[in-house]
Amino acid sequence: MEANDLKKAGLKVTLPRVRILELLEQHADQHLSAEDIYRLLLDNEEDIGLATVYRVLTQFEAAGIVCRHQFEGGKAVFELISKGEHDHIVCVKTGLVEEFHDPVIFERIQKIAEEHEFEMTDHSLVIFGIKRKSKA
Amino acid sequence: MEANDLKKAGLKVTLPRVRILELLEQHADQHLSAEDIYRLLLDNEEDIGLATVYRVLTQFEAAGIVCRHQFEGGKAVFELISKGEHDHIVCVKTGLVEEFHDPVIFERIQKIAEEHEFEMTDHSLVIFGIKRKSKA
DNA sequence: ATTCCTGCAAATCATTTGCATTACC
DNA sequence: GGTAATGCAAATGATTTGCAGGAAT
Repeated sequence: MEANDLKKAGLKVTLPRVRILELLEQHADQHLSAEDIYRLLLDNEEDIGLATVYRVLTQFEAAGIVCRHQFEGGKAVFELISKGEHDHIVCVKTGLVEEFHDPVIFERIQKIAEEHEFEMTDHSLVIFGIKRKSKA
Repeated sequence: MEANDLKKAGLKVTLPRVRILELLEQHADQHLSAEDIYRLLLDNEEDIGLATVYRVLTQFEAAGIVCRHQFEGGKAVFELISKGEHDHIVCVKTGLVEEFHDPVIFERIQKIAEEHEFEMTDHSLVIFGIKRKSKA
């Protein structure tokens, strides 16, 4: 019951919010843009406006439910935070996104923040490249 | 003589391009947005349109003269590439940007790209945080 | 002279916002 | 029933583009 997640976040349980949360869970392996979500909702016969999708996503971000990435090419993409801390490696040809987590890098990042006298709040690491064809 | 840099990049040596390149060199310690550059040009009595600034910056990026960052908050910022590889740590309160280079991180990044079978072309690492007041 | 470049204004794209209506508790 | 959320359309902000006139080789 994800209605509880919404309540806990101080958000009224409304149809748009529930549907969007469901979609994010169903597509937990992907990184969806506001427009992607809007299209998926339309496909599901849901009559939810694009503006609402943006509003809900922004609220979810503030509530710590999703996190927003900028990657490249205009549109921001979103994913559930519940998946845990990780960074991304994206293919500049296909747009394919894979995830990774490297403790060594994370440790160094903390150290660097420390050295620069920053209270670290967050970080963003994206590796760009071209995925090699797997030699079948 | 930066005119040569332009010629080498296959770009005709024109006043806007020279002026913008000069500005970037004069402000090599900063990260300027297209609008910042436009304003600086106006201050210098140069009559150069904002559209041209965008066009020139895009060409410079394609030519490998500058690199574009997205940091946070709408506008992209640019800096000369000649300064060498480095990443950024930015203060979410003040917008202050500092730079760093960490060989350990870089090495790990290469390794991760390798593990994921990516031909790495680039990476982006930004640490966000709040700069501590230096205790004077 | 020819081709590439520029300035301006209008166009585009992603995202946000005002406001009347509607849905939750 | 009252307040907060939604949908639509219009507004915004950053960046791009079409086109007529101008500069560089």
